[in-house]
Amino acid sequence: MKQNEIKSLLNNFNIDAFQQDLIDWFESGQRDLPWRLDQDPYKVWVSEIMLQQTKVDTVIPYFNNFLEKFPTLQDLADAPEQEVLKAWEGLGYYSRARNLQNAVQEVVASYGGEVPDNPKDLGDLKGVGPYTKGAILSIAFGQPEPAVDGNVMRVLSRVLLVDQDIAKQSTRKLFEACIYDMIAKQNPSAFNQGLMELGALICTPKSPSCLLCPVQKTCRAFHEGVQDELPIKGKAKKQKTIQYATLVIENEQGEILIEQRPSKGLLANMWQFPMIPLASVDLEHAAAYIEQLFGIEIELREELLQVKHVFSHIIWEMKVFKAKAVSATTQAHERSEFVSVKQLTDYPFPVPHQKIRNTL
DNA sequence: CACGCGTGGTT
DNA sequence: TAACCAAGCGT
Repeated sequence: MKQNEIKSLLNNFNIDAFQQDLIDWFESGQRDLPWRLDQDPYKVWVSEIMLQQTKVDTVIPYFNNFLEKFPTLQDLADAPEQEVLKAWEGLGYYSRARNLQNAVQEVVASYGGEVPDNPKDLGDLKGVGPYTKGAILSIAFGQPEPAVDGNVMRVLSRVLLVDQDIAKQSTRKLFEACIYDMIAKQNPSAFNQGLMELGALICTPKSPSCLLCPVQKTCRAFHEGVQDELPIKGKAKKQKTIQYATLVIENEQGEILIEQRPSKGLLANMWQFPMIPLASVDLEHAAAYIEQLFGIEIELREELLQVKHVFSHIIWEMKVFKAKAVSATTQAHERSEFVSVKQLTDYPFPVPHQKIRNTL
């Protein structure tokens, strides 16, 4: 059934011309990016993880800093998790960092520190999914494996005139099957990167630059004039808003109370100022709850600021208050600490709490 | 398969 | 401004 589908999609499609035009364009015009200086599998790996759902311009400084701090796979494997999260601070999707470190530790333990060059072992590593696996195999090891990301699905939806929903996993698999037939066996790296580069620079989601496109003559959507109608993608749900009371609690030494978030879920293992939802309680009850949770007595002071932060799936609205800890500072909570304002920058904070930290 | 998981830029 | 989008993955 699916074989038929692929066959008909590629029927009358000039694969040779497409390969040639794409690769020529990529090799003559590709951007100079720090992870393109060599094909070191470790560097390719780090870059691919950082680039997941993240723009090139955002990644560049993080990549450079990360490789300076952890120059080799072994360095990353040996590092304290807090240092890895600190290097990831502000980049988002923090489980990427924890999964990456878990995976390089596995590479050290099971593969002598050499990144596996086969689909099975590579794909079994934490955080290495179908896309990243194919990207590493093709870019670092020159293997003709598909690396289907959002760019590739957009480009192929147009070039091959596919109207299936790209949010569905079955559509990604369809494109992977197509790539096995389309990929340039003599240069899989340039082919895969060329598809992504094309999606990033020319075949953009809105107002694609078809007049500048190197594969214009083989693009079915362009010939039909429907490039603006593709790809098909389902709509995202609207975020729900959650309101929080957040406390900047200072003790008599001028230190501030911070806590580490749980090891699973949103912003896992990141640090923050204590906060609780204001859904069903008022501010006084919130303060009392925090006193009980941390085993301290506090006096509520003035409101410092309000912070609104939009995540991909929820919205936080935080009212931030100053508070003084008036009792002994023996905290009942093992994932919390009083630290000096200067030391706060040593801890990895998510952006909404960075906004608070920056005012102290 | 659907959803949770960050952040910043663009339209 | 609200919606959309970006070199996805784990569950």
